[in-house]
Order: sequence, then C-alpha cells, then structure tokens
Amino acid sequence: MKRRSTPTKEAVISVLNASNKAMSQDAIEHKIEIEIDRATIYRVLNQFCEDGIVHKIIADDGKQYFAICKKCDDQKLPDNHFHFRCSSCQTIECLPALVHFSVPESYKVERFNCILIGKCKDCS
Amino acid sequence: MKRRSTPTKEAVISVLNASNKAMSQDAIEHKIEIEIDRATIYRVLNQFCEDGIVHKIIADDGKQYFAICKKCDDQKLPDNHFHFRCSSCQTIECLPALVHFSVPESYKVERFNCILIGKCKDCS
DNA sequence: TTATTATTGCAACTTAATCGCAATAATAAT
DNA sequence: ATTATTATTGCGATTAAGTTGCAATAATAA
Repeated sequence: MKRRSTPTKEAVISVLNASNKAMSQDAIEHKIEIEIDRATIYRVLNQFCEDGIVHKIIADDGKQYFAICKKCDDQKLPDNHFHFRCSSCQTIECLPALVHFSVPESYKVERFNCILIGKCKDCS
Repeated sequence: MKRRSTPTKEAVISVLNASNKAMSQDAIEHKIEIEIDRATIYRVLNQFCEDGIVHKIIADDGKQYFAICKKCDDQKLPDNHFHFRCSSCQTIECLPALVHFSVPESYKVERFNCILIGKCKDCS
C-alpha cells in the first residue's frame, strides 16, 4: 500500500518529534491543534510502526505508547533499549541503556519490551 | 484485612502451581474445574500479588499474566527476571536470566517488567 | 450457636483499541 | 486542468480486559 502525506500524519509526527517522551494516543490527540479522530490516530501510528518510523512500547499499565527515538536509528533492532516509566509524573522515555540478556539453549528472541518503573530525574 | 482460605483460592493456586507458565485470568478460568466468576478470579489473583505469592507480568499484548515462580522466592525483588513470550504457542514463562541495567544519574528504579518475545524451545 | 466480616457472584461500567463502511482527499493518469 | 484511482478519514459500533458496587454467602472468631 502506497503512503500518502496528509495533515494528520504531519501533525502526529510533529507532536512526537517535539516530545522527548513516549506518548499515548490520548496524549497525542490532546497535543494536536486540529481535531483528529481516535481511530485515525491509531491507524497512523500503527502505520508509522510498520514503516519503522516510530516504535511502540507496551507499558506496565497495559497501554500503548509511541515514540520517535533519535538514538536508536542506526541500531539493528528498531527498539533495543530500556524504557523508563516514572510512577510520579507518569511519563515514559527511552533510556540509553541497551537491553542485554541470555536465554536458554534453542530459544530465539525476535524482539523485546522492557520497562523500568520508578522515579525519573525530575521526580526523585 | 485478614485472609480466609476458600475453594476459589485453592483452585487458583493449584492451577498456577501445576503450570510452569504464566497464565491469564481467562486461561486460569478454563483450567479450573469449578465455575468461578471472572471478577473473583481477578480479586484473588491481585490479593496473591499483594501477598507476594504470585507475580504479575504485563505482556506485550497489554494483558496481565500471573505466575508462581519457584526460582525467585529467595530474591530481593519478588520478580527480578526476564519473561519470555513465545510468538508461536503464545505461552509466557519465567526465564532464569536476571535483568541487569544501568540508569542515568538520579533515576530510581522501583521495579520492572521485561519481556522477550520469540520462539521458545518447543517452537523453534 | 451466633456474630463478624472476608469473599463471592452478578450486573453494570470503564477504558483502550479495533473494525466496517461510506465519504473525502491525495496522487497518478489523461 | 480534469478525471480516475485508491489511500485516508470520521463516525459509530464493537470487542475485550479489567474493575467496581452491592447484596448474598460462607469462613472464622467469639
């Protein structure tokens, strides 16, 4: 499916670019000036994920968060670092720390979703 | 609140003990012989989590999974290891590998939720 | 045996996310 | 420019996970 550039996509990208945090659909919707439907935002975000422009984090609240991470562009995995959720200010951000692990014989790891929860630098 | 022992609690514990995997409320309900309400199972599971008998994992599908992990009884954190979700058989299990990380200055980590996704030993 | 209160089932509710479909609009073709 | 193609959007409905209030039930203490 060929992609088209639309005001919605530009608005979403621009909000994510302006943020150094991962954002939920809800947070993105509130940050955008123009009115965009919830379903549309999800569709656009998921498309960005498919295209590798954005990565999705499932936080320990079970919700989806989306981020443009400048640091991890050149990495093999699109999203190979830890994420941090602050239990005070409820924000989620990418950490520089990469995830390292070893798995038992004959397990194959395709991707991962690793969140640390605690107090961020502004809240501790 | 003092705890009482009930058939529901015994059934849930017994199912989790018999499993070497983490289980969702739904999976637990289907495995139990007697009929138990969804809300009750959640309440019992969350109580077990509070009491440190069971630990809860939020998988990358956003759903809650519960496990009794024999390995991590004596650890400082109740749940300080990686979890693995098999993208073929959809099971989630505790891995022996502990989570190691470093965070930037002045971040305080309280707990974490780390999942690796891929093919388990039976499916690879 | 009775009293206390933790537990349960039921129904209703909340929230996140998805989906089908018709209308709209970005791009390609003429 | 104009038209045709089809990706995108908004709307409404829907699904699914999980929670909550409340009255009835049952485990434990008295």
